[in-house]
Amino acid sequence: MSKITITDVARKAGVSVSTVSRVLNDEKYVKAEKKDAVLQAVAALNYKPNLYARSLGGEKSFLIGLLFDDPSGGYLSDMQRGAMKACQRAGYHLVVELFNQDNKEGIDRFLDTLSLQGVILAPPVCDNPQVLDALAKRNIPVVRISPSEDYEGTASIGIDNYKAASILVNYLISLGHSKIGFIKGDPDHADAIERHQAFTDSMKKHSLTINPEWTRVGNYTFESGLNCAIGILSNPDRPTAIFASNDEMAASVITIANKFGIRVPEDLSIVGFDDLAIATLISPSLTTIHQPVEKMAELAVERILDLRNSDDEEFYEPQILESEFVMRRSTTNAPVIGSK
Amino acid sequence: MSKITITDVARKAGVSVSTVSRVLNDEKYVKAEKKDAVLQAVAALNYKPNLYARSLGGEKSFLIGLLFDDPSGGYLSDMQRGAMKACQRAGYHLVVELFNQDNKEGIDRFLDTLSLQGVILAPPVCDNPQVLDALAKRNIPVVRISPSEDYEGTASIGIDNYKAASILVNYLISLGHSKIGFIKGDPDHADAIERHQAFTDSMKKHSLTINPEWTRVGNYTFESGLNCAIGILSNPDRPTAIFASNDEMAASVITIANKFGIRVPEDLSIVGFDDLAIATLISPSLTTIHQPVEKMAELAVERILDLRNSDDEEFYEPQILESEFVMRRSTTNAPVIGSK
DNA sequence: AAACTCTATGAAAACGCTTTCATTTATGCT
DNA sequence: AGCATAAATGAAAGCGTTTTCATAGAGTTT
Repeated sequence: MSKITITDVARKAGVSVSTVSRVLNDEKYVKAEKKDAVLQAVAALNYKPNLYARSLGGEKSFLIGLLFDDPSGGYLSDMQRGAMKACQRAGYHLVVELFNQDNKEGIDRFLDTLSLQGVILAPPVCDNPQVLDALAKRNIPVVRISPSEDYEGTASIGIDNYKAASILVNYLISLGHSKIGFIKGDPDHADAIERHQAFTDSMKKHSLTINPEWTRVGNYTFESGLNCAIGILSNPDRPTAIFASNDEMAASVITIANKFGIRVPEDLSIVGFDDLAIATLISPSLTTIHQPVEKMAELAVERILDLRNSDDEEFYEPQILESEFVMRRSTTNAPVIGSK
Repeated sequence: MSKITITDVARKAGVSVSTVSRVLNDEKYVKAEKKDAVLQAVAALNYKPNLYARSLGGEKSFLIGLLFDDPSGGYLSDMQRGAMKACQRAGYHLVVELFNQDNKEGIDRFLDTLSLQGVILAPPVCDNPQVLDALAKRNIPVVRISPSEDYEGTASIGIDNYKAASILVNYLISLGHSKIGFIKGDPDHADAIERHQAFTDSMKKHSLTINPEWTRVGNYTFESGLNCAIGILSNPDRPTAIFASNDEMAASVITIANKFGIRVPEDLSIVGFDDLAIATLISPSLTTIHQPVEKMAELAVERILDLRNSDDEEFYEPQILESEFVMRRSTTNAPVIGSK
């Protein structure tokens, strides 16, 4: 079967090409009966409009970009799933691209040749000024997922890190823990700072002292977590709970605890953050905070699409979603002092 | 700055539009000097050809599709990275799409409106006859990654599961293990069958008996692995090593072993398969087989692009890559009988 | 040196839509 | 009833490329 074009549909429906186009784009000023006729013809011929022609003629592109540094982060699959679903619903498609420091060329082409409807930025590239500038210059709508910093003229979707971290700390305290260690994330990320701030504030609020020996700075990787955990746990005086700023580092703590013969959670409670896949693959499973990344990406796509109709200023309003506290097996009551 | 078109370039270079197009597409029959002039003009104007116009005019599309069922599998991020890199190098872009059983509509549109240069199919959707038929009907080049079954008229890239599994088993045997358990993957997948076959063959070759009590069938998920591990390890007579058909199920075995107070690897050696992220996040880290998924995806893209030039029949030749045996901490010599 | 075959180039016709512009037909208001 | 305005429609002009077609010049072969 040869390609079916809009002309075929027009002929079959007994209207002009323009009318068919109008129906396809859901414009007003089309009589209901003609609209029906067109729709019927479309269905009968199984007509699929050519995306390239549509893009070339009009100014939409039906493509949304998703840009990331490194696709290995566990949350990315969730994010991407959300974005794909939302695109699918709207008849759009998701083009993914890797940001390489060394391949500035690639992303230029990505932005210049594709004339994307909008771009979604995953962390940590969502905070890369180079990328943000490139987008700003081209005037492409941008939605940033879980950004660390603010950036003029972009939309953002995230959670309240401070609040979520506070919940974790308060939970540990409610279990009777008073000797609590903390492993900080990459200090370049605002979220790491917020989580840390929540920790110190909550401790202070409960009049608990923070032992500097039990506070270490990692960079969100498993390896960095190992060092932090060793540093904290090789102390003769050990905390009874550790707040790791993400799940990977929490996994490191479990690994080291095992190695040191420290039982988790009986001797040591551990909380993570993010609820990545490891959180349930590891033993014991992690008490952590679940970020609705899939939802975030869905919303990101929707915001870009909404922009088409109502190019409101509200697009730029940062959006904060609720995170979810997930209680699993890595936490329990503080061991009773001097017991056993 | 207003959009720069091919006409601008032509004017600047003092040639016709056709010539510019020829240079852009690297066609022959263009004098070196003119070609230089064009290239220079392109650089000077920072001209980026409009992808939609190119696609509409010609028959290429500069887009390659990547289709998967479920983006949560750990290997997907690697795969996608490989595909993105290869696309970037070639000036192509990667469009990702989720295959939903319930959203047949979505993939139809994916295939019909985008006129993709080719489609890469990740497992397990690479074995979905519905999808394969849809692609065949549209005559779109298909490359399948790690497929289970053969399918006429598609290219495929995979590893030799039998060989890789044999290496694992032989390694365990070489460590002195003779009591080896096996957790099979989803029996619907050919790779699960091949890995199992390698196990039985290797055992037989070394005159070792296979204890049916120690052989369980899972479905590649962590949960299914838990049940299998419990089944095997609650036996009074326990194996000293277990071959889990993938890393997730190997992780389950470690979890259960911990719970049962069985030391890994001192009392029980464990091997996995795939070398997903968990393999190194878990403690002890897993001895396993690394599949070069990233490489596979790169090759997949390249094969699709090659097809443009030399539309050879060799495209359909299945491609088998070398896998890599990765020795980590989850395996050690078999415990000496009656020792301690 | 006539008759061919390549090589090189530009003009103009597609490609399949959207959008502007002009025109006709309906509706609302005095 | 008459005029202004809004609704509905089609013809035709883009959109920015690629590709076909036509043509001219440069080598080759007889």
